[in-house]
Amino acid sequence: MGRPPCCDNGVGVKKGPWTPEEDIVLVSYIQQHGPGNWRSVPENTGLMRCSKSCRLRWTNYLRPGIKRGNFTPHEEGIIIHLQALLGNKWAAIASYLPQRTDNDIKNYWNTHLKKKVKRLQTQPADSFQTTPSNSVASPNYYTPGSTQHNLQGMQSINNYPNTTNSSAPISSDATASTVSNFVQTWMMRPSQATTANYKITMQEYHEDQAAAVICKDQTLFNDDKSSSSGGMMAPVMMGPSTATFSLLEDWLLDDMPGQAMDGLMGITGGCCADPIMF
DNA sequence: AATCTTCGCAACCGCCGGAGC
DNA sequence: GGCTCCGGCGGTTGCGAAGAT
Repeated sequence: MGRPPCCDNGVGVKKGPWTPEEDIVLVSYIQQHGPGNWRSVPENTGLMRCSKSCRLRWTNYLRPGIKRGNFTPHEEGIIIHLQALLGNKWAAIASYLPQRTDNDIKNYWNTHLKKKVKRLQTQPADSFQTTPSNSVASPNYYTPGSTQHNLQGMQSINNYPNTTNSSAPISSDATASTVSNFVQTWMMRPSQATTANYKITMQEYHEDQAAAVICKDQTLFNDDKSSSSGGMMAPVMMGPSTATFSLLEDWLLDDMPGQAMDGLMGITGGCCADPIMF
C-alpha cells in the first residue's frame, strides 16, 4: 500500500530551479498567511509546484535570517563535533546553528567536512601539527582561511571514544547534555575566536563530557518548538517584518543579491532556525 | 578555444511519524 | 484500530560553474 508521493498526482507540476517570479509569489503568500498549511499554497497561489517543493524552497532559501555560504571555522567546529556526537541528524545540528539550514549543513558536510575528517582519520595525528611554511610556527596559531584551526578541532574528535564512526553516534541523555554544554560554551565565545580560546573551549568541552553532567532541563530534541525559546539555543524570530519581505523582494529581483541579503540579515538579527516563526 | 573532469549546491525522492477522521 | 493526510527528515541526484587538460 502506501500513500503516493504528493507530487505524483499533480498534472503539470513544475520541477527544477525556482524563478524569481515564483519566489515572489511564494514569499507574498507566506507574508499574508504565514508558513504552514503547505498543501494550500499551490492551490491558492497558482504556483505549479507541489506543496513539498514550496516548503523546501521556503525553509532552505527564502526564509529570512538564512546565512549562505562561507562557513566560519567556528561553525565548522560546531558541525564537526555535533556530527560526531549525533550522526547525520542534520535538523538537530541545524537547530544549534540558527542561521544555517539543515540542507546547507548537510551539503557542507558532504562536500567539505567529511573529506577533511576522513583525511584526518587516515593520517597520523602528529602530521596535522605541522605548521605550513608560510605561517607562524606555532601549533596554536590560527590563520583565517587556513585549515589549521579545523584540523585541531577534528583532531579532538579522534580523542572521543565512540565517535570515529559517524554511523554510530552516542545516544543517551548524557549526549544531549554534553552537546548542550558544548554548544553553550562555544556560543559564548566570540565568533572571531582565536586559537587560544578555541583550545580552551575544546578543553572545557572534554571536561564537560568527562563529567557527563545530566541536564534534564536542556534536552537536545525539543519537540515543542513553540516553547523552545527559553534557552540560548532557541532562536526566536522577533515577529513579522514587512521590511524584511520588502528586502526579500528586492533581493530576489536584485542583480546583486548579496547586498540586499546583508541588509536582510541585519534586520532579522540573524536568528531563526524555526520554520514556524510568524 | 574546445573538451573533459571535478565540485558545489539547489532540488527531488522516498520514508517515517504524528494528527485527524 | 486502521486509514489517509500532511509535514519533516535524510539520502541522493542533476545541473551549472569552475578548474584542468
